[in-house]
Amino acid sequence: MSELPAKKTLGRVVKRTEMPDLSKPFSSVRLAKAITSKRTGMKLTLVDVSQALNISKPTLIKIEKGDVNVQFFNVLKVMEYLGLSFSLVSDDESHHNNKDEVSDEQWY
Amino acid sequence: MSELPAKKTLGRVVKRTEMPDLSKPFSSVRLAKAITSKRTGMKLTLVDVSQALNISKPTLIKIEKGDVNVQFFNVLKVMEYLGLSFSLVSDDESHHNNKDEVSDEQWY
DNA sequence: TGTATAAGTAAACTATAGTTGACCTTTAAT
DNA sequence: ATTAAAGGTCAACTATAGTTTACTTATACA
Repeated sequence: MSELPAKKTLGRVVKRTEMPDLSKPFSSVRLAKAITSKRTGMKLTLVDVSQALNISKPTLIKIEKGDVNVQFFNVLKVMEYLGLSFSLVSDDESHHNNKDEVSDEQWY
Repeated sequence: MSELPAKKTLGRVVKRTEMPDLSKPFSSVRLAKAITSKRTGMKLTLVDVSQALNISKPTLIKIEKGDVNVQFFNVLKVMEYLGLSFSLVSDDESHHNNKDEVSDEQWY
């Protein structure tokens, strides 16, 4: 019997994207970029992740675009799967220094 | 003209709740408790907040119970309003120490 | 202990997030 | 230049989050 042609699909083509600066203030877009970076770093396609988590590709894409009109549950599922998590920060509004260290960029 | 009877409703009755330990791992319930703590600390009622943000009281209650079947957008709105924010953590799976410092509690 | 206000629940309805399947575009390897 | 797989969009449909209104339960206090 002849050899099966070696599956060429073994070497996946998933382009890595850069991890954003996680020390910067939270925004949904920064979260989205972190998710994409994690996913591509793990050489997983959108379909890989959506199948693993039972969410649709369009929904995953919404999340990876920073769209906040998605279920919180789905965001958490994706983050957990890719090894991302939140920590909680209480803006204690102590030390109101006027130095522009805190940017007022939009978070959504 | 006689004095109007001083509105007795000036002293609001909003019971403060304790702020959870924000250094512990993220969970939606911990987030929920932080939200409630922030709100009550600011002497705001559920109706105050839901009106200010144009979300319904039942939805706010879902959020304050840690229900993750809510829109990400609504969670972010509430957090912003109360002065809570996320920071992003990438579980780099370096230093896999086997000491039970990392609890495996559920996060939803 | 009655009263006022906050918290919480429930049901019927509305709005919208999510899915499916098809399709187009992009990219990288041969 | 073709091809194969990934990324991304769209439209029709389904599932479900969110709203409204009303009601119940708790809590403080006069």
